[in-house]
Amino acid sequence: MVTITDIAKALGVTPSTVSRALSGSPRVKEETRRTVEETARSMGYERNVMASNLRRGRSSIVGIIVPRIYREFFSNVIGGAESILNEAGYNVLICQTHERREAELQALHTLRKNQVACVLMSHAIETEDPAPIAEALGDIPLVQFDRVFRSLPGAKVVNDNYESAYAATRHLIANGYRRVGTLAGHLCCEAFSDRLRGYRKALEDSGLAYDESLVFQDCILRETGWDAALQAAEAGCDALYSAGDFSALGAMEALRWKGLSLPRDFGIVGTADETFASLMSPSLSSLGQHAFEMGRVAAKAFLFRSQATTVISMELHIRESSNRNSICQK
Amino acid sequence: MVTITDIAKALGVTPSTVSRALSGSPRVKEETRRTVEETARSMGYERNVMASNLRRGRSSIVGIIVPRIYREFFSNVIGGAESILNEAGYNVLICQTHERREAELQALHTLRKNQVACVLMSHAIETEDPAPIAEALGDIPLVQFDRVFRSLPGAKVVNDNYESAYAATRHLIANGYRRVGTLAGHLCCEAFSDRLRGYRKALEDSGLAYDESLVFQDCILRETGWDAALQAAEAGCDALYSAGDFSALGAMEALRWKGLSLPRDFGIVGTADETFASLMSPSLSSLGQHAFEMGRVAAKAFLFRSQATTVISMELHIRESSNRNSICQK
DNA sequence: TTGTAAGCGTTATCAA
DNA sequence: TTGATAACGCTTACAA
Repeated sequence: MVTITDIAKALGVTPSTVSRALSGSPRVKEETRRTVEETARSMGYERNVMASNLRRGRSSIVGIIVPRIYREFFSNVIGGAESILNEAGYNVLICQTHERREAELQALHTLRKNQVACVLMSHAIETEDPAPIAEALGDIPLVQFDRVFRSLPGAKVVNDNYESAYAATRHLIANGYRRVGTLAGHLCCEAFSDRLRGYRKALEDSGLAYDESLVFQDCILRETGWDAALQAAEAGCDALYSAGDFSALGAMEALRWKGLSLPRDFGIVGTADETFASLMSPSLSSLGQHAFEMGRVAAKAFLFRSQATTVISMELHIRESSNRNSICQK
Repeated sequence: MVTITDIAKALGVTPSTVSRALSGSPRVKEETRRTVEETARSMGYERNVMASNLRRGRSSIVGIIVPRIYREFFSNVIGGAESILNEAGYNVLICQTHERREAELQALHTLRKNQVACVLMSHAIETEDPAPIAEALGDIPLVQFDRVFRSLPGAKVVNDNYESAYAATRHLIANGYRRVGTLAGHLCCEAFSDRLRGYRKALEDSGLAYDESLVFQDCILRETGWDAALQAAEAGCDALYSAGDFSALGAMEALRWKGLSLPRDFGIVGTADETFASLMSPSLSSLGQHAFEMGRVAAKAFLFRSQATTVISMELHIRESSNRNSICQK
């Protein structure tokens, strides 16, 4: 392995000069810089990042913590962040928490030990108290996305959960559904509680009663979606806004099993627009998140040391599961 | 930050002793080790991995290179590998190549610079020549999975592509389909060429002719699946074994668009068993890969310094898209 | 603009 | 079984 000392010897200068030249310090003659860079290239020099990190106390790795990488939303966020960060000379270290607080702290710990330049994170559902996160981070900058804690400092990138849930619910009502329930996620997450608020506001603005017995909390899985849908149907629901696609999927399966037909007897809108949403039959209406863009924004927030909160709009994809108007026309 | 020097001072020994005690060297008195470990804990010591890596010339990070993390197969492999590696004290650095050779070399480079302990990798489709991979790796151990180059040294974990493609094709034939084509992947990948061989053998063993015009190469995307299916139908095909689920999906859509009904007029079996396969209507028969297990095996191959090739069986999930026999009974 | 020198925290080698 | 010492390769005050 060729080191800066080798280059220095070859050029009759000192390692400090080479170091400065290679790391873009202004305190080097332009000519020297050129010579050094050329020699470095011709000798096949590569900076030893371990040594560099040790000395600087910081690496050029950015850690990304997500609940699960196989959720399309999260893998797309990662892709977006990567596209910006690689460009800027950073590498990305991905950790998944599987929604577990323990694993989340472990991941933060690992990243801290690797002295990452920044952590981009969407916290686990299990995590209710943000304090240990702040503590584990020390002075490492944090950018939160999707699931954020307001009380933690640093940039945040979120969806317009309130507005989009409002729009989705209004869409159901506009299609003639009159008793609209909701499969709400874990309300300790602001992303989910905001969706519930939007849902509620839509009911109120439409002159419909908000009925707590039609709100199914902690419901984001296929299994819990199935159960909730059956209860909802019992309770006289004729539509559901679901804060996730997997619970919407479970709900659709349960309703079909019960012999109900969508969108005729029942309407559903999900959230996340997973690939399967458009492929199912009937296809599932869903709120699409601009995941890739969210990743890009989060990465840029770090690069520009922003502390701002950015809101990204979701997009309502109207498909068969909720579109009774177009069915009637057929 | 507390260092081994601090601990050494506190105990009246030298840093060397502390280092040995903490890294499990046998050349330390049992009693000393205990004292050191206790003091380290009570002082809140954490090993500086940068310094340690610099000195040892090796980190405790394992790099994983995959074409795309959002493919369920790959994210599950990553999950499996993680589960083993975290247990063993390694962290995982994930890179995606987006099937591009350039990005793949870049990733190898990054991992090499971070002096990873090992690289687990499934190569990009674009990559035909394994030589640059070997060169970029230097002396870092390599474990290949799914898409492997035989000519590279090191452990390999693969699916039983030949046998499973054979079984899938036989299944179609057993359901009465008589002109079975195939959506083959990129044949420079052994995983895909093995599937083609299995498909071919199944035809021959069934007394059916192997017809090159029914073999659609480089077909793994939804778009190319659509085109190929239309050509196949023109050519008189009544069934397709597809080496991927996305191309199978495209094919199903094209056939439906053409007015053909599955499984009555046409049979399809895909490969990968993506979530959407079971959700579509008609549901898509597919070869499921034991992705999580594959990741576990790959990780263990590294931990145990194995050089072996492990074959993991795929599993044929028979669903509506190919199951004409059960339909007839209805 | 360049050189000098002192580490960053750890580990390996050798000697005691 | 432990200690002394050097080194891993790089960065950065400070001095020249």
